[in-house]
Amino acid sequence: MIKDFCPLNLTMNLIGTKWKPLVLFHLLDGCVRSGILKKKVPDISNKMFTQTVRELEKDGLISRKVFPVVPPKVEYELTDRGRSLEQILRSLDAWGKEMSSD
Amino acid sequence: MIKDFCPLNLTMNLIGTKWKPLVLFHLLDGCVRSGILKKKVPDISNKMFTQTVRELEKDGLISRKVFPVVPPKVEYELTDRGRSLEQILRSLDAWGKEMSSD
DNA sequence: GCAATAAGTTACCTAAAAGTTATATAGGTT
DNA sequence: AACCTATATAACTTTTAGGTAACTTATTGC
Repeated sequence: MIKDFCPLNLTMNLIGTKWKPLVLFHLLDGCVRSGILKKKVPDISNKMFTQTVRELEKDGLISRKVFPVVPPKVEYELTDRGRSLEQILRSLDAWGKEMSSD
Repeated sequence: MIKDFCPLNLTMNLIGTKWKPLVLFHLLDGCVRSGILKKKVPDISNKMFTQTVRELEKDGLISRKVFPVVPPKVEYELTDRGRSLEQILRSLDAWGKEMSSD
């Protein structure tokens, strides 16, 4: 009865961190180059950015495309699974907007 | 242009932790006694539970009702602001359910 | 032949999050 | 009079998150 497992746990394990929703949100616009994406996320450090996109990739929420050029060129894009979060991400953003107007 | 502030940041500051969405989710059913609520959240420690509900209360997402009896009796309930997260919380849960079936 | 470039990686360190254990409370039940 | 109860709080430790700075690469442009 009590302590029943709820799928929300799974969701939180996948995207329940400070940075992941922000990175995903900024990918909603489409394919973005690494450096651009990083700059869109306020105050994320080099290390956390890399770590975050690596985990999102591992979990199949984004894809990473590497171009074998110098200097390096890398692009990130939402996968289908990642895109399935669109409505939720936009709702979270909209909710924050409401809060700030109250 | 870049590093533009997005309201999602606000949202993440309010509920972007491991436990907060889970606590809020289990309050969707209505007013719940402290001990019951705690047991509904899998594996949350005593300390994190207290800390989490304190912050949610401070941010006006839940209310705390204390009954002056011994042993203590405390009930938690969503505020209007907390209830405004219902659709999002249910979406997050539903998303986790989809993931586990793939 | 030297600097600048984009996208990292590595090593090191600090700060924040979280867990663990012990303790308080005061009335009712044994 | 000792014990149980529910809801915490406090002190302490461990774990994880996060930050900083230095380094790598190979080509282009000076």
